[in-house]
Amino acid sequence: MTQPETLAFHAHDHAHCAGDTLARAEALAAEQGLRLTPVRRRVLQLLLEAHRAMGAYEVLDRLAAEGFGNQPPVAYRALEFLVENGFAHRLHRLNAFAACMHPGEDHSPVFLICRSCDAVAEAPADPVRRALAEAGEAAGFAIERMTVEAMGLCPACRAAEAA
Amino acid sequence: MTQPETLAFHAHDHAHCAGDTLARAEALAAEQGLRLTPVRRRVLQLLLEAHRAMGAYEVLDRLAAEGFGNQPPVAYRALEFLVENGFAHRLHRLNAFAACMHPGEDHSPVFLICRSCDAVAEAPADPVRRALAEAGEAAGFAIERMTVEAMGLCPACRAAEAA
DNA sequence: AGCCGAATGTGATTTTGTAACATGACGCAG
DNA sequence: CTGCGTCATGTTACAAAATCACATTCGGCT
Repeated sequence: MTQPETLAFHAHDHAHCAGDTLARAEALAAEQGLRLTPVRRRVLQLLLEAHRAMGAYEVLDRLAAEGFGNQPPVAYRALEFLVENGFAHRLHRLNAFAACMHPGEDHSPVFLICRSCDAVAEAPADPVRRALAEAGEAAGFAIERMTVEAMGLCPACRAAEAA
Repeated sequence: MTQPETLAFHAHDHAHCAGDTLARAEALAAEQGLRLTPVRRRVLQLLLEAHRAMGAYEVLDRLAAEGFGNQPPVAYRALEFLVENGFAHRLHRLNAFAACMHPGEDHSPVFLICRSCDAVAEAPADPVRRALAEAGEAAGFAIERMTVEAMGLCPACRAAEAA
């Protein structure tokens, strides 16, 4: 796996946006009475700092190196908590997880995943959700959650490939 | 895993629609010079008959019982072939595979997956694809393939749950 | 016949994900 | 403050999903 450091595809100050998002997440957790414990906070931080999708075992390795538990459930439980409460997302195509860049907002987003550099971006989901809801209704199907993941080329890799 | 036998959510003659689709697939394969070998044909048939999503190992068990190889690659290779050539789809949320009901037509469809009975339906994808393409363009992202899977309740389970 | 590439078979291994159970921390009713 | 319930964590073991590497076989072709 390569190591791009982009999630939104534009250049920006990662340290800042990561810290910022973590702060928002903490506020949100406090507000909702959710316990953002050390493991959980650290996992969220890892995802935010990496600024890309990470596999559960990659997260686990980092945790273990820092003195947390070193068995799979440690990572999976923290990740599950983050996903369930909207602080992170699961990317099924990659078997991986990424921090949510808009905690508390726009859930069940659309993901754009670069096949060349593994960068992941969250895109506005409303139009897609509406189209999908319509398709569901036509079939009498009650949609509860949706997974939308698009594979392709991010702007940078697109330029690189054209060269 | 329960055993619903619905894929489109409406009652219909499974044997007929399965046979029909298999015939179309065979014609299509011949036309494109693809080799629909015994294992591959049998896997497609299994998926069509089951009329729901099946895991790779479930497929493998059936194959083994019928005298084909009994090691994972046997199933995975056949499934990969079917998916790559549009005869089947992979459902990432379920780590499972389902026969394509419209081979040769409308690829990269939208899936409606019932969380209660595991039934899977392919829904019209064009509106969703359009919405998604727009979101991609706005980010400068070139979409190549999309995965759209909606979890929810199919009409039957919806009715059952209301009771 | 002899060759070639594609498809299959097989064994082993890696990667990903869970089940089950023990321990420790914290709040709170008595 | 003590004992109880609950939640989070840790750990062992295991199950499920997927891939690697290599041998073999099958068709078509010359």
